[in-house]
Amino acid sequence: MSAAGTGQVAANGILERTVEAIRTHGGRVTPSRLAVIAAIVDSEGHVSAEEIFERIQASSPDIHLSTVYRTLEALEKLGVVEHVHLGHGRAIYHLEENLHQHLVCESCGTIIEAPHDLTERLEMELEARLGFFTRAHHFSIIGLCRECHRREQGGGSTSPD
Amino acid sequence: MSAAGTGQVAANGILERTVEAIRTHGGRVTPSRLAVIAAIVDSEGHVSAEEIFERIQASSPDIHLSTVYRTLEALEKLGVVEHVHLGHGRAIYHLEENLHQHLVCESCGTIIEAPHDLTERLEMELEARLGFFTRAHHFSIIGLCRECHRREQGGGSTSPD
DNA sequence: ATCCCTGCAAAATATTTGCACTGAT
DNA sequence: ATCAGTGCAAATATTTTGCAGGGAT
Repeated sequence: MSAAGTGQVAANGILERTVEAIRTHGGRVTPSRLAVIAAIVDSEGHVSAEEIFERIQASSPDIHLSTVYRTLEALEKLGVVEHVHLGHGRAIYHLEENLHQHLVCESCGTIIEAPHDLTERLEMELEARLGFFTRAHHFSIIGLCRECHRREQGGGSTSPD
Repeated sequence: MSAAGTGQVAANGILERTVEAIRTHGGRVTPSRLAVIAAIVDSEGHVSAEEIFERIQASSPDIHLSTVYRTLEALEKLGVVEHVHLGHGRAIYHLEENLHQHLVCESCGTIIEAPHDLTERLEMELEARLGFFTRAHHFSIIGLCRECHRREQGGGSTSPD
């Protein structure tokens, strides 16, 4: 898909709103930032800083990894993206708009997106009983997907993570 | 009744069972391992590898940090401890027995232990509807504790994690 | 012209690993 | 006597930061 510019879909509105948000906050709209935002919007999923970096490299080889990190930090401060730690290693970034829970299989690494209604009740209870306000979009649940669960039942010691 | 004449508390059973588990698996019971196990049992909470290391330093200054990591890895393989990633930075370790959910405040870092019953229903639903088996003890929920939530409501800086 | 953003390198943080030696069994 | 475990140093992996120059406004 050609991104930035033609058949604008809903997603592209994000790019425009982001650009405006940057300006509103006295920031500067640079090629690097546009590239990072485009990469995230384009991926429409969960991408690590390094994955974003790699995507960008194809078209803009001079954008440095540290710039990606700094841009992500800036975007997070603007509320455009949010990062989540999915266990070991890298954090992944996704659009703040894209509200959902991440279920991470600790065996194969698969990420399942659970509909929000599944966790809504839990969130309300946590709030009512413990005064804890869940940041839904920053909340990942670790466990085993169907296949890995079956495999481990059968008995084999895997245990990565 | 059970325990031999010494004033054994429930927690001490863990140490003994662990020692036995190590032997059963052809491992060796060394001062380093005993120290690490003792430190975890003693802390009865959430400790990072480095915190365990520091606790041990007092009495056994020659135990190296890498030994702590390797011991923790071994203990995890034996099913004695489990580690959880609570967001940025360090992982924390706790006894496998000590089953509970960790609620982590992303602002102040406070860890709240939620009773298991709160999340039981969610776990059942995830299993029934998505075929996802939550590893309860490896599951942390990120959000804001009461105080930080109120403070952020009042307006102010965004922040850490 | 300002000063935010960037490239680059080096630091910081967290964890792992190669190697030779020591100690538990 | 064996070989798992350890100390130590160096390597990894991920993210952050200091500095000086460049580009957006």
